[in-house]
Amino acid sequence: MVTPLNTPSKLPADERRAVTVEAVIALAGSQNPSDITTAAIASHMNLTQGALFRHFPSKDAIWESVMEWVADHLLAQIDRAATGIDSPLAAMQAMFMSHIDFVVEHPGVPRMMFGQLQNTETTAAKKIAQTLIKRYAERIGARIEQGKANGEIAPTVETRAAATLFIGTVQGLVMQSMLSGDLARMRTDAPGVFAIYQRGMRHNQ
Amino acid sequence: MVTPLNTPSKLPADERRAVTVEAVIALAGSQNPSDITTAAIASHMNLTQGALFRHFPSKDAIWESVMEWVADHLLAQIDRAATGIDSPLAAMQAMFMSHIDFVVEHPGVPRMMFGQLQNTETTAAKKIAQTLIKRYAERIGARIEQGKANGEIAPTVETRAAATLFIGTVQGLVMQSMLSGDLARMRTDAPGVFAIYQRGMRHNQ
DNA sequence: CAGTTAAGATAGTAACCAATTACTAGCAGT
DNA sequence: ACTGCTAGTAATTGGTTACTATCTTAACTG
Repeated sequence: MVTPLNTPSKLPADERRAVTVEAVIALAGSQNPSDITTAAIASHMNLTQGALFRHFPSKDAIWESVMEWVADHLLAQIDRAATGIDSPLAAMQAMFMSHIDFVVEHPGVPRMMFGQLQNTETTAAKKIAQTLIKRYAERIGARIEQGKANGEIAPTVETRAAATLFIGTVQGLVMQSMLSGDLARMRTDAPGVFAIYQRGMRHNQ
Repeated sequence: MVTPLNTPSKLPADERRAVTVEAVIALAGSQNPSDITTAAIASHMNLTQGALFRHFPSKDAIWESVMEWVADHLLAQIDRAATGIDSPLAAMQAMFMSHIDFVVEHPGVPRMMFGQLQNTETTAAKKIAQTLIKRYAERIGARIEQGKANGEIAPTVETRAAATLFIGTVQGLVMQSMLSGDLARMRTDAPGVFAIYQRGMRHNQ
């Protein structure tokens, strides 16, 4: 009854850091990231507040680790989704849907991204968020160039604008679902939204 | 020298409230909205912190007024941009560009919108932000329907998806410029981005 | 010009938060 | 058995925040 779930009361430092990151991601799924206090993080993982600072030098350092987790996992997921697909537009569709899946599974992620990008001062966590989006845009841009060479995508399309629009499209879906509070809606709306994007990119033959 | 600009030391209540809203919008242009304290608001308008509470019962009430200002002005601006334009797609383009202009002029606005939508509890300010986007989507949706009837927009386009994509497109531009810290970039990128959107919507004839 | 009052200044308070500190339980190696 | 290390607790610190009670002043009004 009182027995904690399955985690022992003590954890090795690296595991404790991993658990902390998971706790923050979980909390961000149900509250404003800027309202996540160290006390809330600690209590969510059955720990005292002060113990967190045995593993992280500061709260900023926690955010840094969290954003690293996000960057690694999101990029890995869209890369996995696109591998083995020759058609650039089909690959982009797979990346799009895979991104949506990632957000539905981790609803705290877009909230944290938005939250980090709000900061005016350039924190370490914000820098990671910036390079994440930069790398994301590069991957999309590469596919677009492939598509132009390939004849699948209209040559008149501006690559940078198209990459911006791709990312914006995901963000638009995310925000609409945040408005309605219905995450699942994102999955049902996604195909129709991507269809319009694809139609705007495709080369008429 | 010590003479204040042109504002008297005391202002009537309604004017003071208006000045407060402007102060918040200005501050949001250069810092994270959730870090805007009542002290910062007051000092930005050469007032003591306590005096704010003569005019607003709480900080939430300040946010409520600010979001009302945003909703009123943004909707008025896109309505103005679209009046007198018969072609639905041309009207949408005018609304799009006008929206971009609004954001460039008030860079704090998207930050505040994001910030409000992050809140899990439904505050009054968040509700206003929600209805703003809802009304926005309705206006866009109406133009899309016109375009379908008109033959300008492909009948296969899902209206709701297209409206979501329209708003997401603006958001994508905003976020990219927030990343680079270069607001003006939004204006230069906007035409290329909208061109792809329009191409995805237009009925091939 | 005197009196009234709305608007602002001053100086608080309670709550909250990140970070620090003194101390402890459990384990591994010699 | 003793020693040293790791991970944790519990209490506390300094600082910040929204909000308030009380006093003061500027501006209208008859």
